Amino acid sequence: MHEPDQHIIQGRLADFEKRCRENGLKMTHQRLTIYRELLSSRDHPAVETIFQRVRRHIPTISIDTVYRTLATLEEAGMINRVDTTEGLVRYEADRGIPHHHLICMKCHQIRDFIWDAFDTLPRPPEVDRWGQSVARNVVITGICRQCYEQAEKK
Amino acid sequence: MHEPDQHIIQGRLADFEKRCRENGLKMTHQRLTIYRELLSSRDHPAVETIFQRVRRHIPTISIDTVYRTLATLEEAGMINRVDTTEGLVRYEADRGIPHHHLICMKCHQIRDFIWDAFDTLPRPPEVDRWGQSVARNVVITGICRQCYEQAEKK
DNA sequence: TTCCGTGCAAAGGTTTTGCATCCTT
DNA sequence: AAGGATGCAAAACCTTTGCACGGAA
Repeated sequence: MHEPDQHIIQGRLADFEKRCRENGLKMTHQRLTIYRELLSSRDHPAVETIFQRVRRHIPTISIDTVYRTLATLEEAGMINRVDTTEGLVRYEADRGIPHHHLICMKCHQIRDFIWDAFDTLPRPPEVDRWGQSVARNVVITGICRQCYEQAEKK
Repeated sequence: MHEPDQHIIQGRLADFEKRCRENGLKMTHQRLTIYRELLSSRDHPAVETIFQRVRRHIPTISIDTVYRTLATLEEAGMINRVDTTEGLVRYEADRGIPHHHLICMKCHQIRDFIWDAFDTLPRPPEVDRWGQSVARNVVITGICRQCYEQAEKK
């Protein structure tokens, strides 16, 4: 499916132990499994979804471990929270590739897209006056094809 | 403070009754007060904050009315949810002016900024293939001046 | 008068926290 | 052996819902 992805995923997984050490984190089965799960997810899952997926590998895991682990990995810069208007938190693994999000207002699915023309746009001076920017992302909101074709049928 | 704002606010308030009628909504004291409060707020408040502010004018209002009203006004297109990674919902009144958001990762304050160069950028073809886009916004995340100056002192 | 909108209360859903135990280091 | 990480349970927090009453049209 995602050919170039496999390469990135392998690399990140290989570095996981090192990156844990750098951040003073113990390398536990739970952490590795949660991280691996998120690396191979492309749907920006909410915590509950991650919990369900990880549970297939570690049936005894508890949801608060998932919460704590996600917070830890986020602090270490290995995963990111995703902007939504939903009132719940979603995550994605950091793959080191700038990208942006298409969000369907109806089904709430989120898809990545690349936008070089945006990435190379110089930032407005007002931003520098405001503070130190760390990341900049575009969020495009709308109705995905699947949802509006379904709506037309009715 | 915001000279051009006052003009917009007056205009939107004057149209409020009309826009309610158009959407089949009754014009109640609560709705008007919540809408007016949001129009004059520039901090993208969360529901609880809006509740506190409206309560100064209507002490008997209940928070579920605030939730319901915000949902109603959003459906009518008069206010918008704001993208965040916080796991709670924030709102802003729709002023009809395209703008973008600066979000401080530390204090979670959100500030608007204008970015014409972005607004006029043609969208990538992938977006059209995905579906019908309704809005596009930039979110720049970082540390605001106030927060990092405070951190340096220590 | 007719319904929509509100307030109250309770429930539902999401996230955080305290503590004893387990497991990396 | 030591201290961070986990699991369990409970609490805290945020949001939604059912119902009866009140108020706008």
